Amino acid sequence: MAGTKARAVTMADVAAQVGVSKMTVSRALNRPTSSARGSTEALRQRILAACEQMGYVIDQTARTFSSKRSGFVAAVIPSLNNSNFSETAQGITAAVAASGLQLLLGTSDYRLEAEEQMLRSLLMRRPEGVILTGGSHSPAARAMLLAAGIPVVETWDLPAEPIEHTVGFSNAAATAALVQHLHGKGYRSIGFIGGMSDRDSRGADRRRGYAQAVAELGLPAGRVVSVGQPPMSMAQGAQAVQQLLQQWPDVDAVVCVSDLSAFGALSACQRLGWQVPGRIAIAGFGDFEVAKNCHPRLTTVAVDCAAIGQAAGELLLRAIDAARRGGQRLPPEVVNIPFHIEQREST
Amino acid sequence: MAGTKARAVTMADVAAQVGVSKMTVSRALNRPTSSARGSTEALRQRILAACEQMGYVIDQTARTFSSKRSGFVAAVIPSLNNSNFSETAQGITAAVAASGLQLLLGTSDYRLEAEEQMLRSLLMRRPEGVILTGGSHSPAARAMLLAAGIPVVETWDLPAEPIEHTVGFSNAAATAALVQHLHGKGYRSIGFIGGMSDRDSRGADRRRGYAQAVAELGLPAGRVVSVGQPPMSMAQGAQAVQQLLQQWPDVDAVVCVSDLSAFGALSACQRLGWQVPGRIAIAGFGDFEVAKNCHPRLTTVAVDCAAIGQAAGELLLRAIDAARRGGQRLPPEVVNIPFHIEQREST
DNA sequence: CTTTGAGTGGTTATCGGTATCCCATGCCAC
DNA sequence: GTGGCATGGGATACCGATAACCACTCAAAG
Repeated sequence: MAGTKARAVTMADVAAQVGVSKMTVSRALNRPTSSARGSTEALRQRILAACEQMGYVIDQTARTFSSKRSGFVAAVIPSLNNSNFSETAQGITAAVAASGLQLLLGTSDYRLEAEEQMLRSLLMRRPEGVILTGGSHSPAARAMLLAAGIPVVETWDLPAEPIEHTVGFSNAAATAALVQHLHGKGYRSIGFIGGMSDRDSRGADRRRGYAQAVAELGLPAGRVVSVGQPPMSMAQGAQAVQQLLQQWPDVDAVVCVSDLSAFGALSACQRLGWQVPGRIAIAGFGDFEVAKNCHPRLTTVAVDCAAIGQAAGELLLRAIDAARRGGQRLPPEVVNIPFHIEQREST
Repeated sequence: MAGTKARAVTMADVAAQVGVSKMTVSRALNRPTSSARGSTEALRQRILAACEQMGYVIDQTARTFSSKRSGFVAAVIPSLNNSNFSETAQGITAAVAASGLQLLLGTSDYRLEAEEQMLRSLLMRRPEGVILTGGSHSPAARAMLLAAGIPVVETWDLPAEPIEHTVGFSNAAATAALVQHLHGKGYRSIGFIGGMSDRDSRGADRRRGYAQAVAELGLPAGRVVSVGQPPMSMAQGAQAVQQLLQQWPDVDAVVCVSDLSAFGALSACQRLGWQVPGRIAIAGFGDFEVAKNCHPRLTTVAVDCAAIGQAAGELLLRAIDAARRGGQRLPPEVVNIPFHIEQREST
């Protein structure tokens, strides 16, 4: 059935059919709706009818090539399979769709080299702007972005040396706030569960925030268990909490690098008959769906992930617009997305 | 910083820098690894070094335009924020990456019109193949796919009238198997929790499979609660299980349209003090991470989502290859992905 | 010493649109 | 009636790669 092998209809074919030039067809297709001077509008209709009748579909590739506008923006997130990031992606999609741009999504698997690679393939397609997750990137990646000369927004973090624009919050400050909250509720030996490596820079920031807060509050330090590579799974959270309580039986509360590991820890405690929050209080990060639906519900740091995407998308649009209209760059902006501690039953 | 306004580096610039022609640069970049005659390989290295040093990134748009190969395949999934589908997407990515193809991902939000729209914009970019989720599509979407003349794979289902190739399993059969399993464990009044509309055709298939199995086993029928639009959330599962037990107090087991709603139901029961699986057994669908980590763990239908993507990607590759080499179409194939009932503590 | 052939790298044409410049037209005002 | 101005649409030159063809080199074979 499909694919009659015949060369596809081109704009020139349509033009010949109607008896006008290619340019006129191009204009008829692109001008949203002509200012409707009778004769012109009639011609326009004839052209559109011819397109329809001949089954002509504009070749976006050629259009992109010619106009130097690819019609999409690229975003790199660590993983598709993390609702925080996919919500951000949906926020971006929503924000840029208004301008007729599409989102081209890539994943980095939490690895800088993979991010660099992904960025390379994305940039080959000449996106009109780029949105990254986090503030740490390989030197080559930074170089490519600078060379590309397109607007860049980093999200989910407030890097000390942003590439250009930023939309995010301080993961360290958020985790510190969570520790202080636990301290305020009377917990006096607070542990931390996270990934082993610093591959996940947000995870590392959270651990740093935890360590600082614990030090400032004068609580016993070093109650940290690190397990596996990011992203930390529920199963790893389950394993880690057992290790934590075995190694430091005095621990009465634990902050987990994400809600997923927190939920794993919670379930492990339930399985072992440890009261939550009697024997141990558990807090997570991210306000995932599971955190507000499990029993007991998890105290967590809530961030509006979709808002991050929305804000990043809008900022990127403004930057793209500025570049296209005035030919000048938007001065770097920093958008701070608020977070808050969501106090629930687990602490 | 970024974008010194300077025109991006082109292949001609690199060629001039090295002192060769554009064509030579093109060949150096494309020939995977030259047959390594000393001089040639040395030149190749010089060219690659120059690319690196000048920050040159090949313009995929121009390449696509010139070679008539876009270098990507398109896939449409219902939602990013569903680990089943994102795992499938990762499987596709892995499968096609071997051939240097990228995956361009679109989402349909479980709506046929949105799928059609997404497909339209994807097809304008001339993908080399398309992977869809499910077997129901708008007539216009089917027409566009046929007209595009590129290979198509439908996944996650076994449609009665596939467009071309298929990689999936029967959602109805899988749910029926789950019901039979519950019957075998002694449950005699089995309910079903799912979405309200038939927008999610997989959800509808699962309900159909449930109804058939219940009828065949001679169990009381019609114990169905439908809540909201797909995808069904944890919160909706929680709400639905209460409604179910209120309306039919005899229900001793419930099959949920997905693990997420099943988990919501489980948590609601725990909150209300209903024993699971004493008062009611709960089973889900999809073997999500939460199902194997909650307490009690959820009985569910396990499907290898990544394998679906992998198989779909490989099949699509073969079809693309056949079209390009022989110019002929691969006869339609159906790949059946096995599922199994994962018996756990919740039933 | 010449012929042959494989392999290398240059030259030119081209893909299908859009940007740009330009002329023709028609309307209005003076 | 004529000049000015806005507007529509044609002609042409690209955009940045690759395909296709060609010229040249060098080594081995005759």
